[in-house]
Amino acid sequence: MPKDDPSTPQDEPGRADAPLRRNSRNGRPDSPAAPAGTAAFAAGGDEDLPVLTDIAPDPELVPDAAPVPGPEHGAVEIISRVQNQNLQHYQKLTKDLDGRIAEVVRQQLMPDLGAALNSAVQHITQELQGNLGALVRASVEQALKEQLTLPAPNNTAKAPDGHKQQPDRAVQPQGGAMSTPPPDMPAPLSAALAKSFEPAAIESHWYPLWEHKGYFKAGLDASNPDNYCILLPPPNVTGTLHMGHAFQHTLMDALTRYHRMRGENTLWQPGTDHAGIATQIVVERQLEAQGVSRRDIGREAFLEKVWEWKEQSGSTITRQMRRMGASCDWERERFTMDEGLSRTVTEVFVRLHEQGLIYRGKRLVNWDPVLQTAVSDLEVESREEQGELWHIRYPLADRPGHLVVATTRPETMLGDVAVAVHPDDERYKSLIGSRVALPLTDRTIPVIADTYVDPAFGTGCVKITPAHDFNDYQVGQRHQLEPIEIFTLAAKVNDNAPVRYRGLDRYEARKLVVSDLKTYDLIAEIKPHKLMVPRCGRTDAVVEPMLTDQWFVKMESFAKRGLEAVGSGEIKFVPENWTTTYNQWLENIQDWCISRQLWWGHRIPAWYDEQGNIYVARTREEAETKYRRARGTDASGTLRQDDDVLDTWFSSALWPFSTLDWTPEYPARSNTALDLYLPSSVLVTGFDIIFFWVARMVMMTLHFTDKVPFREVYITGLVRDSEGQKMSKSKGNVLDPLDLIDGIELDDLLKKRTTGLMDPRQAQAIEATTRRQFPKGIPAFGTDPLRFTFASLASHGRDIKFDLARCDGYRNFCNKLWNATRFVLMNTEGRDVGLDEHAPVEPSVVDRWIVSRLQRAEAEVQQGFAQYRFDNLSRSIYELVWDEYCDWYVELAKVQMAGGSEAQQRATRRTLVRVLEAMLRLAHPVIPFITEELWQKVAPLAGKSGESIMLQPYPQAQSERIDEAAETEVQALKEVVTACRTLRSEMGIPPSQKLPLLVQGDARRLATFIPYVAALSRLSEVSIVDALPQADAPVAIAGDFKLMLKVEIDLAAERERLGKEASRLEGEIGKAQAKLGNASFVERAPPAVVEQEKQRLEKFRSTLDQVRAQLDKLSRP
RNA sequence: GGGCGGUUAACUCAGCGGUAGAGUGCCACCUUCACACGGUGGAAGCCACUGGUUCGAUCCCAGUACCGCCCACCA
Repeated sequence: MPKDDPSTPQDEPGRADAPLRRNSRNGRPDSPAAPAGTAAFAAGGDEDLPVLTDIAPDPELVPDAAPVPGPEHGAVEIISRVQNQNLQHYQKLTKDLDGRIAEVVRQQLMPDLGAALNSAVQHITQELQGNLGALVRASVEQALKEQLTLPAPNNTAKAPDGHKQQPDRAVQPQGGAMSTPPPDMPAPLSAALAKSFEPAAIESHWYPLWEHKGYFKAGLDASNPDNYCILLPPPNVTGTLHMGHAFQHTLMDALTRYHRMRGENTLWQPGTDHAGIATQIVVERQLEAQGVSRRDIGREAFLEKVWEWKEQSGSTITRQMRRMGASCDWERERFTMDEGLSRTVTEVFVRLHEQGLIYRGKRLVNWDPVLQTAVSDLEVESREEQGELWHIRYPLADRPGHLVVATTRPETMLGDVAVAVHPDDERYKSLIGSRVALPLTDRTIPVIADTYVDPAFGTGCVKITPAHDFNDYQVGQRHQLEPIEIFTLAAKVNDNAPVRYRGLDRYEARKLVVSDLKTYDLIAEIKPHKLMVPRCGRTDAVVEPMLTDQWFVKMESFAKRGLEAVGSGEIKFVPENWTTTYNQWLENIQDWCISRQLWWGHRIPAWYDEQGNIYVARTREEAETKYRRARGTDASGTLRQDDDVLDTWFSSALWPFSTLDWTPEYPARSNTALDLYLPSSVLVTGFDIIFFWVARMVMMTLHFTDKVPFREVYITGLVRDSEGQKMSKSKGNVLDPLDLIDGIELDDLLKKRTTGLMDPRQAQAIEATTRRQFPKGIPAFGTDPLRFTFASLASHGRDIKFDLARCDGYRNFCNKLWNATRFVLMNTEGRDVGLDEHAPVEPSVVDRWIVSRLQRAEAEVQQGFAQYRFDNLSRSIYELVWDEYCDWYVELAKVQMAGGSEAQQRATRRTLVRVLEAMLRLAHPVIPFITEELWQKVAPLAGKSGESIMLQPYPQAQSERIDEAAETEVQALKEVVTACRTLRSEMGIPPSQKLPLLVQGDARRLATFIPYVAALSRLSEVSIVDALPQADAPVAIAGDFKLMLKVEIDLAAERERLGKEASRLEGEIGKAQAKLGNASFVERAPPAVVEQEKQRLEKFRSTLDQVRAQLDKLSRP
């Protein structure tokens, strides 16, 4: 069995960290969402942590530190090194502390000395000491981690004597967000941000807290007009999370969190499916391993085993979902075999029967002879396999000669009832109505005419076996031919066949039939032939069409309504083209065989009396009442319940209303959740279950509630491996999402991929590819980076080739966000961030620009969510945070904070903090953990308060804050900076060398730009000049500005550079001129396009002029 | 047999009538006081092919090739 929770620490005995290992064996947290390895500081509470404020070397640490086998002297040495480091850190921090106190005193307290000074100093000292404790702790952890190469920061040193941590309060966050954590809740993380983003501790801290606080609970405010609901496609109760789940759950969670933050009533309805066949097979295999079959122990005992297995492994997937951050309302979790849902299943069955929409009958169905149950058409997977086509002579009965029929299944001839030819086939016209002798039997069968036969294929003669072939069945019906069954339910030849073949398996029978035919010289030809072999999707057994008694749902009226609901637009598919798939299936729908000859599932509520009469009823009592009424009041007799269970998808089809506690009296009797959340908003699922599930939910929900189950169906792509292969155990290319979150060593990954293979011979190949693809195993990315990766891959109409490398990029992104926040906190905490609305603020053009840019991103993200373009919204967030905020705004803000007036600095800090706070909320639906962690620190500085980012309003774009003038200015500023940087780089000037710059252009604009340009382009000074002097210096043109770096240059190289630039411009000018010279372009293209082209040409020309002028200057002696 | 996707930089993918983009990787320089999980600059593309529509096509239309998927009863 694969390890369910690979998050457990992968520590090995004897490793250097062993002595310092947390007590994870017996300290395992209760919360299922916080497995031991990821529990972090949080799970154990603060008392688990060492007293890190006691920095002085602690001799006790040394002797006690080595109770676990391992290289003891190594540990001792490490600890003493750590202690040395601690000391150094402490000294440095003390110095910094003095400096900061002095600074704060100077800045904030000068105006009012005296008592205020004293208390302030006291206060600040306290606060900083608190921070100091946390800082030291963080640094110790960091040092330990580096020294010991621990897999995660949470395996922190445990003080051997376990003494209590004393500065408890000091590490609480400042925002007061978690002033009253419940007693069983993990304590908040330390106040100071670690130097880099370490996801594990954050995840295990926040998820249980969110859940405990009830943030995931369904909104039930009937007065709220906006309701948002997503039904979780219920995974198999005993299943484990795979990449497809993780992907879809990420999208569903993002949607849920987004709408929740928008203030809507929100429900993400979770639950699991009993998955009839799949689960039964698993338990049967377990029994087989013990040498027991289910029939040995009987139905009741077997079901007990299944329930046991369900209890034991049933929460695996929901536990894994929690690791993904899923914000489902777990209190509403349902299971398809819950009492309530089972009652609904029975009720629905009985009603459909009463309405004449369910019937029982003997029909040809797909039969799995191994499991001995009917399987649905949809569960049959046809695969092309190499076989043979046998041409067999059937002698004419009343005259000499024979017909030759072609078949891929010679053994079925024992059940032949006719030979069919095409009515217009001249070759055989005369034989229609005559008879042929069926070889190997003593029967003769008629030659019939049916247009089903293709005269061009084979010999134009088809043997007809109605009992074991769907086409033949139809032909038989058309010609009133009685089918002859020749197989038992185990697909062995039965007593209808000649004695010689009885009891043989179908393939043994085939061999014997063929050899007998050869003996009689009745084989005309054997040709190799590719054919589609129908196999059961679950057992891989070759499916045998078999005449059996089954229950069916009449689909015609259902299908009509299902088509209407989508046709009218009441239900929309996204992407739209899936509508076609849906329609095509419904237009050709067959009646749905809902009975299965299994034990695990909803037992069919039908009872039989001794005469075989059927009583469909909600309970045995009701059935008995019906029986008595039908047979007379005094009738007695024991009723026997139908042994069969319902197709798993029968209960799944009721999911949209059964999970919301629908009652038979609906709509007269209802409940708030049902009223608010039916129809649900969107179903997020893969195309593979459009037929199995989506269509059936539509039909059943409409039938029983007169409502559609959901307004939209978002069909996601399939997650494949990096080579585009479907992920499957047998290919050994499966990725476990939790391994991406927690990381996995190569050895463990190999073990996971090669154990439990159906075909052990594959192990070697799998090992080789795995070693090649993951030479070092998989690093721990964390949940947020994985989620961001999924979101960014979720474009429409395409499967997803999952590329691990992309996780890297998004992990880096999270780290970037983390560090940007660190920067902002360092520069704003304890300072005036403009919380006092009356304090003067002077936002610069740069401040206005980033605010404007934020509005645009907010609008893009909103659009992304509306269109299910998670890739687009992810990119908007990514670009805003990294490309705009970090790369430009933060750098520009540094300049403002260094040189601005008080009001300007206040405005800068205020903008830094508020834009960051908004970005965190904006990103929260996709990366919930890191945003929560950071928001707790940032929110108070932005004037926000609240327990959790989850409960905050989602940022809405305000169009009035879009500032095009500011955008234009900053664009120009960026161009100047970039031009300088490019010049520097092309001149080969090292970054450390500061240079003077001369600029020619609009002096007023330049005056604004200069400080920024100087800082960002590393210039020693910037002078505005009327005209650039004649000098052997590099020149660049940036928009309306001419820039000259004052540096000695290699004349030839500079000429070459300018020459290249000139020829590039000439090329552009040539293209533009050609366009504008084309009369029909000028006449027919929209004026705006023509105008734009003219402007481009103009710009190129003027730039080229200046470049040429510069070239001229350089050419002069 | 019917239907649906895909083909854009070395890789993974956006874009979809008017200057070809991103991430990763690659090259050069840089440990600059948020971040080396980093910064700056750079190289890299007949947008599968052939026609058509259009002033203009990576984008629209038709066809071809290759890849992938779904449905279907060819014995």
